[in-house]
Amino acid sequence: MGEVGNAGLLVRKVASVAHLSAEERAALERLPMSIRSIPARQDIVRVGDRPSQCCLVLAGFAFRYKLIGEGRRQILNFHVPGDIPDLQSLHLPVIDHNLAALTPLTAGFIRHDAVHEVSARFPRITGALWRNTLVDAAILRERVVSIGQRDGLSRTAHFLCEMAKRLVAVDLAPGLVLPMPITQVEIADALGLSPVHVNRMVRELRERRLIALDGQRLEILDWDALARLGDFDATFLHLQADERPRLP
Amino acid sequence: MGEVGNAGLLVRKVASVAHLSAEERAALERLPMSIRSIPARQDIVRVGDRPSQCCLVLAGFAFRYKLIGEGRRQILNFHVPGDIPDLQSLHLPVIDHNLAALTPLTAGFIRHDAVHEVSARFPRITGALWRNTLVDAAILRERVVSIGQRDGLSRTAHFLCEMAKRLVAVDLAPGLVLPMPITQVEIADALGLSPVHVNRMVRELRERRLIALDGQRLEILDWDALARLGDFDATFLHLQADERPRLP
DNA sequence: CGCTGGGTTGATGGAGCTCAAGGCCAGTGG
DNA sequence: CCACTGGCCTTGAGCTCCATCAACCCAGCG
Repeated sequence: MGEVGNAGLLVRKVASVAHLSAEERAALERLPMSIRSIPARQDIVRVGDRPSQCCLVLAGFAFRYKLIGEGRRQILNFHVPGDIPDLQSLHLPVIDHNLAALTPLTAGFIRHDAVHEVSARFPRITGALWRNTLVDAAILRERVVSIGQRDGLSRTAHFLCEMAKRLVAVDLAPGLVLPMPITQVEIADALGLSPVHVNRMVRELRERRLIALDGQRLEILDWDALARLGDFDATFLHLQADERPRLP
Repeated sequence: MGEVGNAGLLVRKVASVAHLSAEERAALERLPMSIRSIPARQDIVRVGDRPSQCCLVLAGFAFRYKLIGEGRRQILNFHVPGDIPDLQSLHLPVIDHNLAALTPLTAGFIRHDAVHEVSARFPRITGALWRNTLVDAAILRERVVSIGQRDGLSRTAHFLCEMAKRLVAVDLAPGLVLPMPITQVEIADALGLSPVHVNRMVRELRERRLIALDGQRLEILDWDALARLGDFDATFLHLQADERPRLP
């Protein structure tokens, strides 16, 4: 239940995709943001809500999902620090899916009207935020391709490559060792596979010496082979130059 | 190779989602738009392109797709008159998927700089366009859910419901009879099923007296049953009041 | 020290893929 | 007028990937 807080990450993320001016960055920094800690697995926003704020992930992972009849769940995306998972609520008032903390989460909440106001004064901030939602959509497109066309092994490899790139982009991956606090059940729900099958696919990737994965930590042992297997091409992440430091 | 042309549809579509003022509508109408006819199956924009304009569908259907190794294709979405399939290119300069005409197409091309200019003068137009891209993302989310969680029959039913609602929203569906110039192969590539299986699913829906479908024309015989089978809830389309005239 | 949440493994079956062939129809050209 | 062609739809048969069911293991924890 925090106070106006550190918007550094917001600036870093938003600014990096649009090369904003110092004045624009300052305006972002000044956005009032209330910081809250949220326990793992707790919902933040639910289907049908009409939130008046949006949520910046500061530390920990979040995820978005939809439930359908008979206890099935589709995870739409995972979110890492720097993401604003529900930015779309700025212009789609009724939320059509759930947002929850995956790990214990530190999140900053920013009121819509504050965003609208900054956005009105600085059109390039509007563009940067808009772009953010467009990248989210691009990730979804690639997810559709994965689930629709790739087999289990390739799909799993692709997913790990995607998470790796995204974590590297926010400097959370020292070398090719990544925090990956995602259970196999959650990976399964994200990839449209059964947990049992995900387990087998992970085992296969391990046996091929492509990865080491233990539920908290993913180490990529052979990036090239993993990317080839997953048919991974990072174009869809639309990373800017300053967002792709490492990784081939 | 047309001239400055009829932007009525643009206004109708964009304005309907944001209740724009007369002045704002007029600004949209004045956007220079060059009209072109495009033969069926021809690409309009390709992966890697950096278009300087975006494309408003005036008549006919378009679709977006990605190709992956070994001749597999995932269709991401179909587009009906009123849609602006590549609006995202406004802020994501490099195109990450292909856009093609499904049927013979009439499309209006509007230069990015013209859009940016109008958008700078009228923040609510920005909002309306942004919202457009967000609805596109919402449709993608629901597609992920379909492909990831629903079986073939339910997936097919859901897809037909979605297309029906979208066509009704642009007044292209007199009663529950819809133009549906989509081959079964294309439906298959959109739903992540094989063409053979789509054929069987369509047959099943026909035998259950839920639909009549002949490759040009879909008639929905029992909306309630079809929606129930497809687990269809139109919330994700984020239709405004003036976009949902008919259908229960 | 029992419990719980996650991971792991085996066995079985089914939804959906692939391969293959044939039918229907519209368009085309002789 | 009719043979021919190419799309598209349709149907059958066999097979495979992956879901499901059912254990069991292990570590952390109250």
